[in-house]
Amino acid sequence: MQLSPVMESFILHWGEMGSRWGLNRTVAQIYALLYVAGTPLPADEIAGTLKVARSNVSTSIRELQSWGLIARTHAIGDRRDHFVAETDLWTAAARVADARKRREIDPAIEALAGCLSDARTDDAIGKDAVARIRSMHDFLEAAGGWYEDVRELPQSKLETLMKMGAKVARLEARARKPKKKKKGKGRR
Amino acid sequence: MQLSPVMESFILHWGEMGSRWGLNRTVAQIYALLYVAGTPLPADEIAGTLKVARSNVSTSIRELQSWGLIARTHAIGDRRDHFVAETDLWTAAARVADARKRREIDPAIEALAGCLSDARTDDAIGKDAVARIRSMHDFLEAAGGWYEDVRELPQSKLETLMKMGAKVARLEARARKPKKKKKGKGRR
DNA sequence: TCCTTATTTCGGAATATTCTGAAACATCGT
DNA sequence: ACGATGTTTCAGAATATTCCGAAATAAGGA
Repeated sequence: MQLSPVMESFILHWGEMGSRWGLNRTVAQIYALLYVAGTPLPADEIAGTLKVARSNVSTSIRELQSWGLIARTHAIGDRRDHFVAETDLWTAAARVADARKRREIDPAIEALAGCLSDARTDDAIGKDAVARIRSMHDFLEAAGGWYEDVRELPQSKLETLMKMGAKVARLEARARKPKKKKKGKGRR
Repeated sequence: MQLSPVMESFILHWGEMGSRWGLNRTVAQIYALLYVAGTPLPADEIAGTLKVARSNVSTSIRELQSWGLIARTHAIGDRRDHFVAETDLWTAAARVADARKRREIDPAIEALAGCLSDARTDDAIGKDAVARIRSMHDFLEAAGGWYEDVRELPQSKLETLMKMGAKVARLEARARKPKKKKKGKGRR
């Protein structure tokens, strides 16, 4: 795959971004490459283009699949697996959110539940400390539950909901601080 | 600060969690400690309780402040700074979300905008590749804008909105898969 | 089966992050 | 000003992560 200067810079930037997001550089770059390429690429070509070890690509592809961000495809007359990026960004974002919930929120809830159950036999801990732990547990559980509910909405409904949110926000803002000149009606 | 077994395990778990969330262990543990303690603690006591270097506490406290998760307070007759955790979890979550947007989303938008402007003078890049980059840029910008709008809502409104979301989700779910005991009247 | 090609695993090198302890710095009271 | 107390900075040690390349494994076709 021949990269144009902008494609290259896009990929590099994504590598940066990825680190902030908890992916590692290679993983992020591979996604970026597949995303701009817009066409399925085999692993060795990815390795060649990004100049990383073939094995590194293998591992990273695994991770991307676990995030649900790329998919395997096959080309006729080619035994190699090819990979495509999910290009619908709503879908991709949802996949990332799902994965993060699963990895970050759910285990936390579980851990906190464990603490709470242990707390019953811990006579050195204060009542209020337990209460605080409980409220953190409940908070996470509520947020998680809400997410699950909303997560299953078809995209159209979701968009409607988001627009509603934004609209409410704008009305609210106007009501609360009518000092802004409010020249533009749009955001930003 | 004397830690009970459960408090200790809570803190340890939080340290774990923190790493998944992009904080480092010490930072996460300090927040956890202040959170369960529920009372302001001076830096050296934090260091003593968690058995980490005093300087490490100093750095971590800085970071926690930059996330807006703890605040300085003072006790009469004590020159030392004391720190308390934000215990309202709505607020804390909002602070984290703000910080993440600022660190993760905003720079990404900027980088993508840069790519797009460069793309005009890059004749080796395909139209469709540019289009894909643009759609990613627009997606992030839209999401960021939405977030900003909603972010400013008072908590009560936000909660209403979330409840609405969940309710819509439940109705929607019933309409779409009428196999639940409810005799589905709607089909799609 | 055996040869060829594609993929994965894995030990350790390269790199990046986190943490420590000492020293520098700041602030207050006297 | 000086000492006492508290805080921050910083270089390098400790640790963790990422990456490479060789070797093992799988899978297809003759």
